[in-house]
Amino acid sequence: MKKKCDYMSYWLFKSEPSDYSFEDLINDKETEWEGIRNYQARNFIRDKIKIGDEILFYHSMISTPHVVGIAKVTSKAYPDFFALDKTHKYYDPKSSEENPRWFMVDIKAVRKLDNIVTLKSIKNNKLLNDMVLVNNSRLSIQPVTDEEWELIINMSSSR
DNA sequence: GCCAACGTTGGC
DNA sequence: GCCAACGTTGGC
Repeated sequence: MKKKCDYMSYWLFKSEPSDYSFEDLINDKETEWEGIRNYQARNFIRDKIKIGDEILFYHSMISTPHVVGIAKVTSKAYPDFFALDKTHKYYDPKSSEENPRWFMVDIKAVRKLDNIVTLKSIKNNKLLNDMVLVNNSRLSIQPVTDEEWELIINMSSSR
């Protein structure tokens, strides 16, 4: 498998399917990825994630956590305006319009994987031992290397 | 529901 | 700047 262009990057985004599933993204076609309230994840969004980057969409907080589909970044980072909304659960009094603390991007669905790739199968694959997913399970937005991407896509299509 | 692994907050 | 206490995430 060949990358579409040399400077694109791969990421993994987590979501609780009861909150927002890959099916929801397919139905919506495109969505705002709001609510990131972790500085490491924020820095990825603000500084690294670019239009055209591709995303492994991961379902967490379920009995069999898994990668379910591929999505793509469709916007540059912009301030997460939910942080300014006092009535919203993502409100953060320390963020302001002049000095936004949190950022978001838009993403769209690309395709569902032929087969899901479970966390268990990822953990069982020695070649994926260094994945952030394996070593820092709490990070909800994380970088994926070219090699990791290719392995997971292969795992999703083999049976 | 439990707990490990991180993050955040605030006193000093 | 350190660290204790608390909060959150997410796998199991």
